[in-house]
Amino acid sequence: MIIAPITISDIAKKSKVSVATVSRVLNDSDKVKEQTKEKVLKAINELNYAPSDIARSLSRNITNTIGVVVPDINNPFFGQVIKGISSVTDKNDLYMLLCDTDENEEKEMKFIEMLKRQRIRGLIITPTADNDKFNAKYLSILENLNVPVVLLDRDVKYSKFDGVFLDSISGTYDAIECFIKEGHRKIAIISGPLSSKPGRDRLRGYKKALTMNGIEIDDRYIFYGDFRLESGYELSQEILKMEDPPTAIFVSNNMMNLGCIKALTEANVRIPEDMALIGFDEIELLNIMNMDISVVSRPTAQMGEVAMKILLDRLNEQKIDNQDTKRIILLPTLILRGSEKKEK
Amino acid sequence: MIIAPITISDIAKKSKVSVATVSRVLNDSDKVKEQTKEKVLKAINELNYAPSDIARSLSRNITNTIGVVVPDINNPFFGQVIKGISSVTDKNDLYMLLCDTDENEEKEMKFIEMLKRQRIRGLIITPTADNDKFNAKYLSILENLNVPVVLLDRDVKYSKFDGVFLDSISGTYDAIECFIKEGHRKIAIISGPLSSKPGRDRLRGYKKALTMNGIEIDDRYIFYGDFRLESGYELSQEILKMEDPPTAIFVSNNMMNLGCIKALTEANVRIPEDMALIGFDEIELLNIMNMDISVVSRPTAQMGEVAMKILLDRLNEQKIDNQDTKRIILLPTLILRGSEKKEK
DNA sequence: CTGAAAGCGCTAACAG
DNA sequence: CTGTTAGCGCTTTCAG
Repeated sequence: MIIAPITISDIAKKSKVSVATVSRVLNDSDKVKEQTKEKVLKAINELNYAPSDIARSLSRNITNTIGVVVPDINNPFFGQVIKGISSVTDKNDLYMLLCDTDENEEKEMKFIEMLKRQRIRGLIITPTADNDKFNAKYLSILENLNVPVVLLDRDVKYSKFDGVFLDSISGTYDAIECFIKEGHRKIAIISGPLSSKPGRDRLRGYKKALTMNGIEIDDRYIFYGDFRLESGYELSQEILKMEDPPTAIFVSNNMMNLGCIKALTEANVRIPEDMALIGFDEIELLNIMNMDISVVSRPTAQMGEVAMKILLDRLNEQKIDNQDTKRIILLPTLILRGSEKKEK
Repeated sequence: MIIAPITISDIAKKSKVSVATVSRVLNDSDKVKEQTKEKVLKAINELNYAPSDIARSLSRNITNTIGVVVPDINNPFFGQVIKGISSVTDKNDLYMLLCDTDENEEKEMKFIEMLKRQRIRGLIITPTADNDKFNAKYLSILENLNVPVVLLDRDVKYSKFDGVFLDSISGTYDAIECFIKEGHRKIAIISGPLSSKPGRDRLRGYKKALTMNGIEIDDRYIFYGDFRLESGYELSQEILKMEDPPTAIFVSNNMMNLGCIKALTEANVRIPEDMALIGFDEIELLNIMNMDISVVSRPTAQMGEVAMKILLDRLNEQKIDNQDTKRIILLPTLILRGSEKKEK
């Protein structure tokens, strides 16, 4: 069901001017006599004409779309991020080509190739792979795009792309220090996988806080999860079984935090009377349910917004070489709701 | 930072053939001698060439993007829907231009105009406005797109677009009938606004189930909310204060359901011992937290998938006129977890 | 099998 | 102020 859309020359014909003039009123560039302008506008209206962005893109040799690649659109974090990105694109006549990689690296690379063919002007991406191994192929695909790339939340080893990240270290540091100030000494952490930077950083923040406060690091209190709910659940059960259990737990992300809460609830362990708790990332539903859990909270939508603003700056830059990589590191906020308290 | 991307003629030059031949190997149309084909492929590889979809679109006079317009990407429902849509576009070399209207009708119309300029091939949309008043302007904008439109979850009055909807009536009917079979007679409903079709339909299902089972409709048990958490919360408090309270409550959507649970929890009303409960729409977090609440569950991702498949069919259709509107109405599933029980 | 050439719809000099 | 014209990068006849 293809209906030939009407074109600029239809308008030219109908209003008895040249296509150049129509183009001029379309872009209100140069001066066009008010009278002819009206004629043209009238024709446009009557024929219900809308200029083709794709013809325009080809002619100007520049598009107005940007690519956004996320690992899982169902993760509330990315939902918010996209909202933040939209808030900027909307105001700048830019479109968003959205790709959901399902945390699948192959899919991701395919998407990037597709986006290249679409001649996107720039890319905001949260790479699926976030580990130490240097991925030359991946890097070259990204570089071959030849457009500005802004990394979001996850880094790409050895790349010099711009990026917006979160200071996981300081967030965790603050949380642990808060525990300490409350009087806790035996503090456990359910860490993320060390293959991911957020995982590593959160553990680093934990250790740093203990050390800086003169508390010895006790490896028995360090547990390694995989950011999924189940691991938070199982590790918490292990913690509860310890012979010298901690009095406080820090959980490195929202899903594991839910798992932890589930385990504590099932075991009738009260928070914070029997076990203090702080988690990384807000869990909106808990607040709704009146469960007061303290968290390290990230400015999610803001991360998307900032990423898009950086990209926008790049798009407006004149010079080709971007020696100065822009890497913004946002700070999380520690939100205390009482779950960090220590029984007096 | 614009770098002139390399073009088909660069490849032609390098491999010493005409652009036509390059185009042929790109689309493996016609026959190309194996030898020349290899030459071309080699050049493509060496120069890292990716054909421009936008030039191709202009030339073929057809794009490979579809528009997706949703009212709120942060609503888990739409996150799932988009996932469902992607699952189909991914396999068909189609791109998704995503727009989030924030439930703002003006924004929505602007997006549609923008999508028209982008020459999208088709549109999947959940309209912001879903009320009885006939909106001529809106309808004409949508029709002026001149591409197939598939409505998702919300209808547009007097339009003959394809669509994927959910049978709210039967879903609610089943839930209420389930209450009745459990022995409940005094059943309340927290309805959505009657200005929305889902709101109306769910109330209709409620009334129908009572009537069909010989139970008189008691207006005191019908409460009108607005689908937001707060209204569920407040109305539930009202219900608890009634002198002859119901023994069961049906809540018309997930957010109000949360509000209701919050109110019941705060008032120490046990579910289902003191009050039975069934809600519309799954709330994943509740399951995680071991709160067994029965719900009418929608096949969310499937709705997106089906919508996209309908659209795909339209794109592949030959004939211009689509007299036969395709309107698919999916059935929800009643998932029982015990909260519907009646105290013996 | 392959090349030349005419568009696709629009922009952007260049004249006038 | 306005019209003519040459592309933008690719596809697609039409010849050969």
